[in-house]
This record gives sequence, structure tokens and C-alpha cells, in this order.
Amino acid sequence: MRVSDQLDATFAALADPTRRAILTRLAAGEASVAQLAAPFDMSQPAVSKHLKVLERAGLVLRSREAQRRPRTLQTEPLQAAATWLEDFRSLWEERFQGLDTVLDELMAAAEQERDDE
Amino acid sequence: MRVSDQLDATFAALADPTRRAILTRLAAGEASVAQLAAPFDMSQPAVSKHLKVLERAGLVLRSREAQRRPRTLQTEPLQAAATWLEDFRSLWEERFQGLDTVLDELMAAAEQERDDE
DNA sequence: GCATGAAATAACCAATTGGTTATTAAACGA
DNA sequence: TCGTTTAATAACCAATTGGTTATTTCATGC
Repeated sequence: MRVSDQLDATFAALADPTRRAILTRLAAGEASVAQLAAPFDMSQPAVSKHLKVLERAGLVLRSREAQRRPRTLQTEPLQAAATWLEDFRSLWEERFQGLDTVLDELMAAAEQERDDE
Repeated sequence: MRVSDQLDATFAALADPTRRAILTRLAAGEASVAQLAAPFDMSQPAVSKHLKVLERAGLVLRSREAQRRPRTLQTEPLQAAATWLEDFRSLWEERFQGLDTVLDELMAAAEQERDDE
């Protein structure tokens, strides 16, 4: 999968409150589908669909234990998303750095004009 | 808008490479729709739709200047998204903290056993 | 007033999403 | 073997998404 596709899948997975809640629950440790579904007013298949979205994004792994299929959290893709946001902030802040430079120059010019009076 | 809805809209807006590229372009400064559309093999209305998604998420503001409708970047929602990810990482790391504690206890117990020999 | 340029809007389309109910499959326990 | 539990899968549906082309709106300059 391309980096861009990975980010697409991760951000899309995060764009739903049910899925963010599932991730939050999993941060406390592995859980079965039934346990994950319990807090929601939603059918079991609906939760399984959300889990499939999270799995396709690589955020959740499925294991097996008797009839249960416990899910565990996988944080690497979240780290990649956080890194994109951090890189973006750097970019954005560079811009302000540039703006500051412009302001500094304007102020220096104003100073110069004052001296010229 | 609820905080949750704001996050939904922000993550959804970020889940598309065209929109992320638009944001990256806007980090360098305001740009018209035509300027934003230029790099993409895509019609102008398609880009306008992407811009509408970004605007609904509060990531982009529209101003007016003659016939142009320059867009500018708005970073607050990105900050909120980054904060969610950071909070989530804290949560996740607490879990490891707990695991470390368990490991510490196991090692202390092992030490004890060795002393008992 | 009119042609031009920039962007929005409308109407359409196929694919995807997020939910449902019903059914099936897999593993266990008695 | 048979019932129970757990979860997946199938089939369906309405709404949304991401694109298209055609048209309209708005501001400008002559």
C-alpha cells in the first residue's frame, strides 16, 4: 500500500465516533466483538463492519481464542497520521516565520524612514 | 457543532490525497480556485467540491477579491485533530506503563525467589 | 451594454458507507 | 451428536461521495 493510501485509510477510519470509541476501548486492552459492541445501540454486524474498516486501515488485529475473535490495537498507522499532522504544522509555521521576516523588514524600513526625517 | 462532529469532519476531510495536497498548497499562502485546481487532472467543479468539504470542516476560509474567491488556511481544526491523536497516545502509553508495572512486579518477584534460594 | 473570466450550481452517475435483518459457520460443552 | 455462543457473511436499503458536463452567476473592463 502506498503511503498516501495508508493515510487515506487511517484518516477515514478515524472519521467516525463509533470507530474512535472502539479504538479508545482497545487502548485498555484486547476485547471481543461482543465486548466492543456492548456500549453501542447498534447491531453486531454493524460493529463488525466498523471493525473491518479499522482492520483494513491496519489499526486493529484479529486473533482467535475459542469462539472469540479478540481484537488488539495496532498504533503504527496512528503514529503515521500524527506525523503527517506534525509535518504539516512545521510547514505552516515556516509560513509564519516568513511572515515574521516580512514584518521585521517593514519595521526596519519604518525605522529607517523615521531616521530620515 | 459538537466536538465529535468537528473531529469527524476534520478526519474525513484529511482522508483524501487531493484535499491534503490542497491544504499543503494553502500552507504556502492564499490561492484562487484556478490555482488550486491547476496541479490536478480534474475538472474545476470537482475541485470546488473538495473545497466545500474543507470549508465545512472549517479548514479553509473563502474571501473575495474581484472575481476571484481566494481560499486561506484555517489551522484550528487540525490542531484539534492532532490533540486527539496526542491524547490517544497518552492513553495507549498508560497501558504500557501498566504493563511495565506488571513486568517490574514479576522481576521483583523473581528477585525475591532468587533470594529465597 | 456586452464580452470575458472566475467560480458556483445543477443534474446526473457509479461506487462506497453505514445501517438493517436473516442466515451461516466455527468452536465449545454436555 | 446436538444445542449454545460468538462472530462472519449475505442481501438489502438509503444516504453520501467523488467524479462528470452543462449552465448560471458575478464582477470586471471596454
